[in-house]
Amino acid sequence: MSVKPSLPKGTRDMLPETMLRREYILDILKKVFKKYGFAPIETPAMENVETLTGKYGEEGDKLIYKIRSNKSLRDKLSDKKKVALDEIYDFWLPQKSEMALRYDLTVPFARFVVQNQNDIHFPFKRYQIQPVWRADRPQKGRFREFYQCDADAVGSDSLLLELDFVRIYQEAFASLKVPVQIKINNRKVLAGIAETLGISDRLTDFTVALDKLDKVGLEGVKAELEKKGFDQKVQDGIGRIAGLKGSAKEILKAVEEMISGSETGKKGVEELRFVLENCDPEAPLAIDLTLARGLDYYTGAIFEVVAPDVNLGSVGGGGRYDDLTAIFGMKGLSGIGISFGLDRIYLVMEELGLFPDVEAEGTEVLFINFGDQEGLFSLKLANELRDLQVKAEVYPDSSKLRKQMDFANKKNIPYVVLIGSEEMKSGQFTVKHMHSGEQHSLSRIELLQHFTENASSDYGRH
RNA sequence: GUGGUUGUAGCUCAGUUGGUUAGAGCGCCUGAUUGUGGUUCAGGAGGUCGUGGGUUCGAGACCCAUCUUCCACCCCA
Repeated sequence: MSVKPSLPKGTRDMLPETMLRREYILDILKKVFKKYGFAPIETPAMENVETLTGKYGEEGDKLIYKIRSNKSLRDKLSDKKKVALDEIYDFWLPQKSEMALRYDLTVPFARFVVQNQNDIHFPFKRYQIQPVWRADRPQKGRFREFYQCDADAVGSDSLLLELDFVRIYQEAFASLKVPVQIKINNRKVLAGIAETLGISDRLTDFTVALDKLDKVGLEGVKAELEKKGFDQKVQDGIGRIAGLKGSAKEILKAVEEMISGSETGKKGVEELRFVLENCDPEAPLAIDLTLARGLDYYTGAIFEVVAPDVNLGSVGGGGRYDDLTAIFGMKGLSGIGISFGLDRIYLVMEELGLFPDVEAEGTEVLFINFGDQEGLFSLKLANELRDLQVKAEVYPDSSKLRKQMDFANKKNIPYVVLIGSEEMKSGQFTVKHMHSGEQHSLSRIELLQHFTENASSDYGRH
């Protein structure tokens, strides 16, 4: 009996063409990460649930994919009890959930740092490119399985790292030719504002509402605050922040005055000022006081990258977390990191037509298979070409010529070599150029020369 | 989690107010052409109409449930 093929909601297959494009993006990201001193690591797809829960805020926790244990509690009961239980419940699913799929790469990384602290050197800088899973409802640019490309540094609270990360964003997106805006804010500033308004205990509710400013407008934000029980004073405060205009310098000055009573807030303003003053003046970096970011663990700078030309969520995000490792028992270790959303970057690049031609990466020459002897003979010649870095393959079966030629066409292979019994005897092999239809009879040496000297430059012009 | 939307051949889609045997294009297979492809021509295979119920003499079409697709909200990469 056959099963209708289908995929779990929010997951996708990746075809070769897609993968080649994804690898194009990944190659650029890896190159940039390495250039700034980050080394690769990986962590398991699953973690113990306790590792993940409580780190992502209320909403985030709901989206963590729990893995049900195979061991059902029911199985541990005696038959008599099972019967009794089945009478009460139609179905039985209270398996203990011991593991969960990773929700992001940052929290597993914090766990990794603590657990492997004896084998790494601080400040530790790693990059990590792996899928993460979220039990979200899929929509445009949103999947249940998607790749994050993270770079993080732990073990230093130096603001030089903030500058590095801004530049990494700038450089990576410039290499990809994706126009972006990098938004920056600072949790300390948000905390300072909350402190000034006397609502420090409700920072998250406050920032979540503030974050929606550009979407629902000032009145919308005020309405949400009202609904959540914030008084008029808070709503007025938001109004003042929303009303701030001018250069980054002027905005910072105004905020500084507004929250002058908060030491934390002042520190945040200083940090923001440092980053803005010392980064590349050409960097597409802009201060955005409404930027909040939902993840609970951020404590300092926070970043978000958007592609203004495409109506999609953010393509990147990150920030500083002063004590994420503390929950795993290692205190006083500040970290900072950023993430690139591979799948969204792909969608943006696709929409903007930014992918280079990926065809040229395919096979350069296909050997037609005329039979067992001929196929084996061809394979040896193909191997000689492979040793010379020429992408070559032999059609594995001695199928009809039509089918083999068709295969070459479909895969966009520019050359085929035909070696039948005649050619084997004479040592003169037929090389055919598929686009022009031209064919020549070449000796082994001539053939090797042809593909090492001409083929790559030849290809692409037709 | 809330609201909407979608599902018919491998793919993209037609299918009238419910009415005989569900169609097209592309793709696939075979042949014209036993060792020369793209074009052309002739023929062929392929469908539990997402799934399960229901209404009806009769359902691809109507109703309910469920899964899936896409979109918006929430939130996020």
